[in-house]
Amino acid sequence: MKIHELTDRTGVPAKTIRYYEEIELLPAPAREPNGYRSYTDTDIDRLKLVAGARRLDISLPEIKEILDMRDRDEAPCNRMLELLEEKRSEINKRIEELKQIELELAGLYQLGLTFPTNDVEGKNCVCHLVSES
Amino acid sequence: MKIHELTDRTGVPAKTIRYYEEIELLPAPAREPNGYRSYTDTDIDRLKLVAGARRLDISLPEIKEILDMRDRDEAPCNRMLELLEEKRSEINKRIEELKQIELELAGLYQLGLTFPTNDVEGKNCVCHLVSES
DNA sequence: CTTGACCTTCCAGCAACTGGAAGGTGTAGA
DNA sequence: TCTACACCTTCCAGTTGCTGGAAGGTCAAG
Repeated sequence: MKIHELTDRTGVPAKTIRYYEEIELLPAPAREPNGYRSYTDTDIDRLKLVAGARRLDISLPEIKEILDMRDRDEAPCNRMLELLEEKRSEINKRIEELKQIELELAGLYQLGLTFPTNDVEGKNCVCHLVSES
Repeated sequence: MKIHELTDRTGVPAKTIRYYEEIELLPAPAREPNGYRSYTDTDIDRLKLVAGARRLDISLPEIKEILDMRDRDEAPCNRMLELLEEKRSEINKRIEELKQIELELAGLYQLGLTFPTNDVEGKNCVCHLVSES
């Protein structure tokens, strides 16, 4: 199958597929006589694993590690479980950070409403509050 | 004051200060006879506004917009309030996405635990679950 | 006189793509 | 047969917000 069909079967843009090939996340596929890339069902599986892992915010080097294990006929499942836990904790941390920022934004907004909005150089405006935070 | 003191007064690394100058977020400062950058208290205020806005995940072009308004003696407070609201909604959206991913990660992890971990090519492992998601 | 802490510029790299130019290929319709 | 159009190819550059490092100048202390 050609690259566009692989795109249709996985949802991964052709540009991205070529990029994954360039960084050796996907093997270089066979070529048709005219030079077009020719993919197989194996490529679909591999790319789906990549896409699924990306959706879970797993980095490309980490995905490569998993795929390389599989290529060496080692079972990567334990490593994958580890990664899932790592990502979960990273994401929870990030959520907390964002919640904190959200609180600050909401607070500043409310406070900003009570201030004059035509204050260019003075200190009684939300811009000054932002500098303080 | 020299660049390192500006760093101490604002918490912004010297590298970053030079970068901000390069992208014209900060004005090019006066130079001492030896070529060292020489900053004033005005630069502290401006940089503090930048740093505060960055902490709130406001982008550099948006910060530039605010600063440019101030440079033209227009009051940027209304625009800043708008930005605070935009950012708040973006951040809330991002939090929801991350929560969704967190749920999936937790679910996959639990399910993965019940599967064999030495499955290289078969379908009974967490790697396969990731492909499906 | 040398060590060390500053400062300077410039170039390169990070992550994970994405956009666009310039050109080849294949097919359907007028 | 010509041509429009949708594909495909490669290669280069840009995105965001910095950060690291090389190579070199400056200045004060010991």
